[in-house]
Amino acid sequence: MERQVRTRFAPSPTGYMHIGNLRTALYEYLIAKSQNGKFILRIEDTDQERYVEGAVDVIYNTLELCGMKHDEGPDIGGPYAPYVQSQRKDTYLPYALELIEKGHAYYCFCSKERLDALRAECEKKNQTFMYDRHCLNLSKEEIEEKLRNKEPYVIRQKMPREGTTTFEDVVYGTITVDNSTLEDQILIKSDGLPTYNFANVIDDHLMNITHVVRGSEYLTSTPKYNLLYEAFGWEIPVYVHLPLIVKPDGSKISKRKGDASFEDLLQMGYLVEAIINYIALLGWSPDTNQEIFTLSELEKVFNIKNISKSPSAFDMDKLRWFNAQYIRAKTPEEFYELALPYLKKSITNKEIDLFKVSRLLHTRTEVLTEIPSKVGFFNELCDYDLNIYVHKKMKTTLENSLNSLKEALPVLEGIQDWNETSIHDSLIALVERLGIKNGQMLWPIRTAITGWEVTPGGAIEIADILGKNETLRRIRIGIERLEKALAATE
RNA sequence: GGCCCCAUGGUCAAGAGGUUAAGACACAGCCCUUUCAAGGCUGCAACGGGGGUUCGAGUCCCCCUGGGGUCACCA
Repeated sequence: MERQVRTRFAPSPTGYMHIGNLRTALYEYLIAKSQNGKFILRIEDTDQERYVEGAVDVIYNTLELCGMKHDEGPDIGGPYAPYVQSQRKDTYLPYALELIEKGHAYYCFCSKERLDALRAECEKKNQTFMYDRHCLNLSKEEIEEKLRNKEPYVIRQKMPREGTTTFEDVVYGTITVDNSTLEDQILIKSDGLPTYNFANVIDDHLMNITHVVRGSEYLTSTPKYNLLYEAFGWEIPVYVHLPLIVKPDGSKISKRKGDASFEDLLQMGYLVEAIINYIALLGWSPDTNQEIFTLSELEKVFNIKNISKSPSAFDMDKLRWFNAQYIRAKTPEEFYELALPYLKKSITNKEIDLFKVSRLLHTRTEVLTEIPSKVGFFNELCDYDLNIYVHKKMKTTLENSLNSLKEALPVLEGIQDWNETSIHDSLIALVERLGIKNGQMLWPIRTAITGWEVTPGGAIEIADILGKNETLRRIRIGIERLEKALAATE
């Protein structure tokens, strides 16, 4: 009987949900859920200098929004609590001491200054710096004395000097490195807290994590972790290293360069489902050609086997397309809810029925934030260039536009029950009576009542939303302006 | 620079020795049409290079090139 799959999302609380991190969380969640396993949240806050207020909430919120419910974590507890490394402070040292006992680690009293000097020297000689094991051969007495004197110390892992270390990664295969390239990395820092390198091994073991899923940037340090597992005699987890998500130019996404975080994308008008769907497919592909997946569908079809090895570029255009797909899949009511905040902000005219506007916008919106730029004409009619009445394909000119508006005015005035159907029927009847093309009537009207060359919706829908009075008022303005312009050219 | 990893259209990607080398985004064109969308159809476009192995290589091996990662008392 196989062990139950347990994966963990172990972010460092920096207050910034990197898109690559989010995808790691997603894959960890999916690996667990696709195999009826557990998804655990663990906070890796062993670097007290990087503490950011409220950062943990960003993590909770993100998981919550995305629907990735963790089975164990700081907020909900679990059989392996606590799930915050700073709260597990005291669990690591004994393990480090055990390693010293076994000869796999040692005390190091070297000062930061000494190390910096060493590093600088190496740099000057163009060599790769590696700790010189200065403290490896300290005698028992020397060590005890230094400890008694409360000299600050770290504990370092003692790497084998010869041979190679090999580990298996389920996506990258077998990876072997020369032990001589492995540095005696620090396990316990001088503040008593473990480094990530140590804490992740201890906690993953203690928490029974079966699949260690993380970005491929950890690939090169994995041999060191393996050596740790071996030193303790612990079972080595399944390693799942994920290819990086990069920018279109191939460079990596970074907070410092102002690259969009998950929160930023939401603010930019992207839907959670679209983001999740898109990043699920950045580095993994299903067995079919299906592209639209809900989280629960992913939970069923996700597999480690189809994770790719090469880095993938984050393509905003494709995300945008996914977003548009999700927007179109909403019901008119759902879309209205989503659009409302943007509509309220941009349409100040209280006469306007925002639901009707949202229906116009539904298939014309790819990202929520583009809504305001599309509806300004509902507020007021601005001055517009009369040349927009002239449209070759519509076969409209200034003259026939004026004529159409003049013909339309009394017809529209005569409509008692102002709605799309009545406007449509009256106008189409007029077109037939005049023997002109639809566009020759509807283009000038739309132009006159919006003043915009391009609008969501056509003359009829917009006239309906604007209301009878405002529509007539705008048409009269159009007539007046066209008459004036034509008179001037004669 | 050392070490590790990666390499199919501009992008995401199928492909697990024999295919006309899928599909999607983007782009272009056409249809529909009262503008713009949406929708439908069509098109453009790829195995980085060189050696092997094999009857046969995008698929396996080697070299080169290119890209990325990593070399902290950060994670």
